Amino acid sequence: MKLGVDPTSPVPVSEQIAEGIRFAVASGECAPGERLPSVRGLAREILVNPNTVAKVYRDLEREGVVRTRPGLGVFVAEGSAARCRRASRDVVLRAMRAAVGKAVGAGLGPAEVESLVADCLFEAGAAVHE
Amino acid sequence: MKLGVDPTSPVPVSEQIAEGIRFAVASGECAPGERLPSVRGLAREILVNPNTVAKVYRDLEREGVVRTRPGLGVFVAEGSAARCRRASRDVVLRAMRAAVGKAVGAGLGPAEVESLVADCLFEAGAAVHE
Amino acid sequence: MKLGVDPTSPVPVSEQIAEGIRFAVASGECAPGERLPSVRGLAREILVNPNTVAKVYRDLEREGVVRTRPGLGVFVAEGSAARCRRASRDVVLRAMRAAVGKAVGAGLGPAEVESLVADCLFEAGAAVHE
Amino acid sequence: MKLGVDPTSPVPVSEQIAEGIRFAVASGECAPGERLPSVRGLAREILVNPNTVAKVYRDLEREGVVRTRPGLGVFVAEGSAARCRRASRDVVLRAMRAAVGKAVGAGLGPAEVESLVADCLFEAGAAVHE
DNA sequence: GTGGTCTAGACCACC
DNA sequence: GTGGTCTAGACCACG
Repeated sequence: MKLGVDPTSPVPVSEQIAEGIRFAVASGECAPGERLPSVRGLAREILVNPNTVAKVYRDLEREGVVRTRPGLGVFVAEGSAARCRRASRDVVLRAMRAAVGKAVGAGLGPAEVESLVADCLFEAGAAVHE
Repeated sequence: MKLGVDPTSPVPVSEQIAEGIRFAVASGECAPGERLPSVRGLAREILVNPNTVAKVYRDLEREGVVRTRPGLGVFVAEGSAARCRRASRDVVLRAMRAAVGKAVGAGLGPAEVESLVADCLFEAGAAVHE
Repeated sequence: MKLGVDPTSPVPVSEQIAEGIRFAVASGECAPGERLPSVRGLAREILVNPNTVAKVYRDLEREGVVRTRPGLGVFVAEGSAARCRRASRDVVLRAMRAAVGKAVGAGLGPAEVESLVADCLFEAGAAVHE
Repeated sequence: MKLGVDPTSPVPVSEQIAEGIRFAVASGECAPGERLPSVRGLAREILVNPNTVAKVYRDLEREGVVRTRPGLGVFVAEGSAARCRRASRDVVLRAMRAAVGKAVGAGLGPAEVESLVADCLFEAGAAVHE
């Protein structure tokens, strides 16, 4: 699981991490029942305070995405894939609506927006294929 | 000038307002020399605390986008259009990169992303033409 | 609102505080719409870290007991009284079941249990009437 | 010996087990000199990690309730009944005080508390006589 | 080793 | 002044 965290973003680090995990569950990269990284391990990996990761897991537990077994670790909850797919779809839709809204607000025409999207797709694709 | 503010967004309300004003200047909707709404008037209009609007004008003044003439009001600064166009372009690019990144992260293929963008363009266009 | 917190108890301090607030709402001592003590104020009052109080309010918000308005304070949510009454009833029932269970497990007969309860009622009543 | 363990309770599992054993000694159900279940046997019986049971026996040994004879097993210590009776009485008193305190805090009057106790006694009695 | 809770103190955004 | 987030580091209970 590759979680990119931007500490300068206005969206809280914990929410970025949570979103990354929801996406991973939604895409099937993390299957239900599978064990997630430990609080301390993930914190060390992404250079974040363990408390922050603990908060993420606590939030995701309340959301039903994750099941934590004290002493054993944190696991993807059964039946959470659908919920994560829904959540992820909403997040993507919301982000895209905002981005396109800004673009037309900035005076870009439909063709320009589509060309911009193509550029971004290329970047993202390049990143994926690297 | 149409400023949509979402108080639940993680991006600060003051930043949302500032961005809206920069966009309006960038698009020419607010021309240099033009008078902007008063602190209290704008605050009442978009249902925000006057202190927040005051902070926005203060920030934009330091940025050179706006010039406040005590007793007269706040005006779009001469020569600020280019700066705002640049800033807006960056904001749009950043938002689009984030949105497309999320979309491919959620497993959408290029064609699906483009279709999603088309939907969003339609929505935004409809909103614009209403 | 009188919140007695026992830091030596195995039940987490934050849960003790939350329970005290639920009780206060259930009993009508804190009416819906009413403002609760501020995070820092309550923390100072009951000699607890502000983060702990913040956690309590965050949990109660998710539970629907409380509505927090950033910059303004924390308020009792509309329609939370019934939920709190239910929760409080459950807590009392659970505690009493456990206590009576322990008592009979320790070999006390029904009459002895009732006498013990009478003593405790007297203590609690004395505390209330002081 | 009937040890009900609730893993979700905030009181530590090891303490729940220790308390159960103290109660059994206090009531005479386990007489001094009598052999207690083995660490692994008890662990299997109540579905708990053997380390936890081992910790319980270690704690009770330091407390003088139990005497472990390497290779032979764990035995109820001579002269421990009185100490356990005292400890159990304290635990019961504390639990009852807490329960009654919560009940009056929740707004129950003395008569309602007594009626609640009667209900609990009935439940507990039924459980005992089954 | 695991997670859970708490303390302490910093910074930010908003009223 | 308000709450929100994050860091840092302590202690506890459990596997």
